[in-house]
Amino acid sequence: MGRGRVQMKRIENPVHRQVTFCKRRAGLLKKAKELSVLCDAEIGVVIFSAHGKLYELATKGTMQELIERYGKYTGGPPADEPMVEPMDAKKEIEMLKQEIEILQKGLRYMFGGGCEYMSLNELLVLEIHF
Amino acid sequence: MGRGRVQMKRIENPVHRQVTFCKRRAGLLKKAKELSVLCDAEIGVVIFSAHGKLYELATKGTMQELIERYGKYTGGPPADEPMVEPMDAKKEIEMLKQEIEILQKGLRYMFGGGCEYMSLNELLVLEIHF
DNA sequence: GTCTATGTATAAAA
DNA sequence: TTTTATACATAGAC
Repeated sequence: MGRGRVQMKRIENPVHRQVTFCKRRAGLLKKAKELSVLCDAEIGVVIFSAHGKLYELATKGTMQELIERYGKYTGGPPADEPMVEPMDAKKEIEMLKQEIEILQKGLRYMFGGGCEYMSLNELLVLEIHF
Repeated sequence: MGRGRVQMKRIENPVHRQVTFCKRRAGLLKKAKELSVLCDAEIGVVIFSAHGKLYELATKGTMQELIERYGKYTGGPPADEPMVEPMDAKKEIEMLKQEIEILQKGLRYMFGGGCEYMSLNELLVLEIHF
């Protein structure tokens, strides 16, 4: 890239190093975004500069979520709490939403006043829910 | 890169997508290594393929260490997350339950056929929910 | 995988 | 910064 080959070792000149860091950091993050979009992958990049400053990128959600997914993948649950509780909460939310759908369907049916929107079976199911 | 421009959107052809994923993934990891060496930075890259397979790179130590450093940097106690998220979930559950109550009340009213169980105001509120 | 033509990234310079 | 010359990455074809 550019005029002259690059030795794969730490750039000693601090100015050159800083300039290269900025340029390549931008390039790396761009490439990561592209890969994520083109291939539908979830990617996280974390960069700590030599001076300790953080640069990060997370495609598809937050870095925290990605870290959790990473933890899940690499080995069993590193912490039971964060694994079990959100699962239960999500499940409960899902069930509640389903119930709401059923109730809404029932109401639409009642207001509409016709059976065309609801089968007898669905009506029976509805009875259970109110 | 290569013969022809690339649209920055998901590659639909699964074969092309897989090939591109392999090539660009290798490229991304190489770039990350180079940046780390040239500029003395600590870098972590996590890639979940569309199929859920994990690819990772951590320069200067393990990914776990990097994640810990990240957690330290982003905001002291990582214990914040497990506190906030369950709160949101509980809030959502509460709201969903409230909605269910409203819908159930509406259904009881409709089936009962009388206004005695529901004020006009409550009826108006109900309308919003279905 | 390997091979190329071509598009990109970027080192150096301005 | 912006420009430029080159090295590099990679899409498409085997």
